[in-house]
Amino acid sequence: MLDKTFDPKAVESKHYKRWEDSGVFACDIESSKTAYTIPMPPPNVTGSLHVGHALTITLQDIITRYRRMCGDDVLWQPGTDHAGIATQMMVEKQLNTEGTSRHDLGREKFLDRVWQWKEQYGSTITTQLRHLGGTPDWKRERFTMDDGMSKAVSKVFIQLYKEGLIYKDKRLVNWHPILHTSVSDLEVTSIEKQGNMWYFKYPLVEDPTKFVEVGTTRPETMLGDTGIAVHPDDDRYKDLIGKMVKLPIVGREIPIVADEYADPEQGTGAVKITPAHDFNDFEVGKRNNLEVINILDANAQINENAPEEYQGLDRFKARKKVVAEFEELGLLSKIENITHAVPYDEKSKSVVLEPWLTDQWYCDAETLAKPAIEAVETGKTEFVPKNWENTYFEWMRNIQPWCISRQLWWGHRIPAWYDENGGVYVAETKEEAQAEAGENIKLTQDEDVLDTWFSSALWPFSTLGWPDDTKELQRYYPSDTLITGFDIIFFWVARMMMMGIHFMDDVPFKKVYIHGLIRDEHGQKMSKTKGNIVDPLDIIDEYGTDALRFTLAALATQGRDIKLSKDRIEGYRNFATKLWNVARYCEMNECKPIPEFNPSTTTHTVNRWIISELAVLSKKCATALDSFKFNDAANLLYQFAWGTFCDWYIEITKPLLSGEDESAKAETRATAAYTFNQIILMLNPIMPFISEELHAHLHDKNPAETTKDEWLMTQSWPQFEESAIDQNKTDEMNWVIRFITTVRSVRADMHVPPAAFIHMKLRDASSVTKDRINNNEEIIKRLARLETIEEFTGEAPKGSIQTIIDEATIILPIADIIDIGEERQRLEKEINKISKDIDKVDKKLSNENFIAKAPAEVITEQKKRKEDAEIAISKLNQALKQLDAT
RNA sequence: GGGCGAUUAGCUCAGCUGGAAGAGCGACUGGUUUACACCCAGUAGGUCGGCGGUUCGAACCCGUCAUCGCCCA
Repeated sequence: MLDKTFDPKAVESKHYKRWEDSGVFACDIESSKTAYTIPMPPPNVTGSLHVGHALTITLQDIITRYRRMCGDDVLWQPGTDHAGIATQMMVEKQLNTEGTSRHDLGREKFLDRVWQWKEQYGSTITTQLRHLGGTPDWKRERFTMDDGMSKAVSKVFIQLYKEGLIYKDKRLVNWHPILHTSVSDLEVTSIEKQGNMWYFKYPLVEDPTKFVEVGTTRPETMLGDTGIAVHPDDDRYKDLIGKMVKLPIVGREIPIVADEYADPEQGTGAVKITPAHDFNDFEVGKRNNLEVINILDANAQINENAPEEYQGLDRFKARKKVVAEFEELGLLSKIENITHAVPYDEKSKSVVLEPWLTDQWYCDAETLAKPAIEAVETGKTEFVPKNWENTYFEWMRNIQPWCISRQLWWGHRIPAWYDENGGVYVAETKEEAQAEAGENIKLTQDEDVLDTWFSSALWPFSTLGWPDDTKELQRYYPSDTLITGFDIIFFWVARMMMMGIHFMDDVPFKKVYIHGLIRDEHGQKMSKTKGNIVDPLDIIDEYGTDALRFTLAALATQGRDIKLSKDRIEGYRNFATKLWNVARYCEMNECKPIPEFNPSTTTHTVNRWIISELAVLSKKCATALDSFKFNDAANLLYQFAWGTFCDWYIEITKPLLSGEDESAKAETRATAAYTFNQIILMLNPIMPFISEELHAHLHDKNPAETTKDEWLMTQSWPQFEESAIDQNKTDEMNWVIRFITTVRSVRADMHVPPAAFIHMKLRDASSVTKDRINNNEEIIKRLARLETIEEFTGEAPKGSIQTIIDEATIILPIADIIDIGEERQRLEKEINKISKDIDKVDKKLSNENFIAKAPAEVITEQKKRKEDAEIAISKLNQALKQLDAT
């Protein structure tokens, strides 16, 4: 017997380990089934579960479980990403507390420590994914630093190098002055800050009494100025183009050049150009052959290229000194307060990054992007929803050279060796490099490692054994669907597309489903600083995993972010409880599945009806999941389980189950059990725990002892024969429901005591209506609380309330309690409503154009509507007149 | 500045290719039924952001304005 109340924790703890141990998550390379692959975008190994993971994992798991039920051989490929910077920082922090540092340890020992750390903490996130009920093929779990992955990385590097698509270059990068590494554009976040615009006067060389005035938000960079740009059409400066100014403090003479980058509307219209310290200036400098002078060292302190008194100063101290000196020289013309965007490091949001000139390895992303763009244009890869393709195109068409080297120790070391003359040898091993360089040449390996995304870009094929030509690759590549958030389009989707196409000659995934971001209930992004983070583990603790998963699915509408509120989760927790309770009901009423039950051959109307509705549901629900409409699937199931099954089917069949007709009883029990089983079956992808638990109970099994063949997870998605759908019976039951609702509504409106059983009279009923009443009399009487139902002609008895259903009039004689005034009001209101409707229809029907142009079925529909309304109104009028007569 | 999206019941949101405005929560009224008060029955609530246009017909298509949000620079 099921417990009186549903306890999610007790249920959840029972199942997961048994599922995993049984091997049902695994794909089967030998299978004759259709393969279906979902590569899990690997979470960061340093991470712990946040609500964003909860969403993406839930959706991926829903599709995974659903596809399995549809008979596919599913590979949901899990794993984690080594997350270069983040992981290195974690371990450095740890070392720091021990009073040591990575430099003290040296590279090799430090890496040992990182691996140790990974062994110890790296499974936090994957353990938590298990709490969510996710069912990826854990046996195939990969880590981006695994041997196989690493092999793939060096293969790719070497090949791209040989193809000229990887090269070394001296360019500006976003430099992290604390971590001493380059970081990606995507790891830079611009933050609006209050700041100043300082206006400096630079004297002309030919006439030091004349000045060119420039504005800057970063005075210290003037130490590296090598030019001034003005717009070629700017009349104020036309004459000065080609002339020189003398850079104050430094004394360098620098040219005034014409470049359209200078905006005449902005500031003075003249801009100082510091090619080594600003991305735009770098381009201007290149166009105009300006010198590139780097004045900062790796710590963002002033270096030897600046005047001596500045050397060693921090950039912010140097700024103050420069401003002071300009003021002293009388060359500071004014200071404005402004707000401007300052580049911070995304993670800490506290370190100002520095555009810095360094030698780095670059990947020719532009070349790789071309076929990746085309693949989406031609529909080989499709985004769902489609509008995300714009974002993808936008980024891919403006892609910059991809800086792939990082000055870190944790990551894939770049497979390049240098001889003492700076010659480069790119090879898989030192031996190969040595062979290439020749004996006796002293080689040293490049100190740097590769960007983490370089390895995750290979994920869809490196996880399948590439570069070896494996059976897995043949079977599971390209994958079918990537499911991820829009913030990942640039990080992973784009890079996986580029690498996949280049190395596999085919796209890495056919569909990319993009879901929204989770926000708090006020629509704010969750963040630690705001303190509005919702921890999914807390939610699970309070409401259960199934409630969380169902909530996320129900809220996952396409193209919108998700506002997560407790009210919503609570509602779906109640839904889980409802399922639990109806299962108890089934149990108490001996509704047990009958193996030979055939849903197409039930005989009783109510059973024919529920099976028909179930068949329709299974199709609709499949359609929803096929098109990633998770919210539709969730709502359909919710409505059916609660609204149709619990509220109506169960109530309607109660008299049958307590009645004397043994065959009807048996059929109803079997149908109830069958229907409930199908409900939890279809719910299983969304609510895996409770559905498995109830499934076991329904089959009289101990949930802790079932075998995998008995699990819902391994059953097939329901399919029905056409003959399972019985339109007549469906119409009949829907009419019965409408009839009961109508009576209940009028009773409540007129304050008929709920306990009272009424002698109902029915006038003008058609033969169809009479049949329907006769066939379902017990049900109607019970649910509408009627003592008798009598056919009737003539005037309604005094003190009756009347209402209509289609052609028939329902008369409830309740002389002793009726309030005539109230009844009149009710009837008038009803009449009023219907006549408004008639007006609307009349307007349409009297429009010649409508009659001429609208499709015939629309016209007949409107005519029918008018007829029905007119009948109704005449009956209500009659009732009203009668009321007045009494 | 460029792009994308949103604006529908008090709140959160559905609404497929145009053909009688929906759900959940909340509110209100009332609760007889041994599955369920995390429940049951019922009720109220909307000029579908504004203005134009296309159409026999617009929440939906087009234009425009307004407000809000996100991404990129």
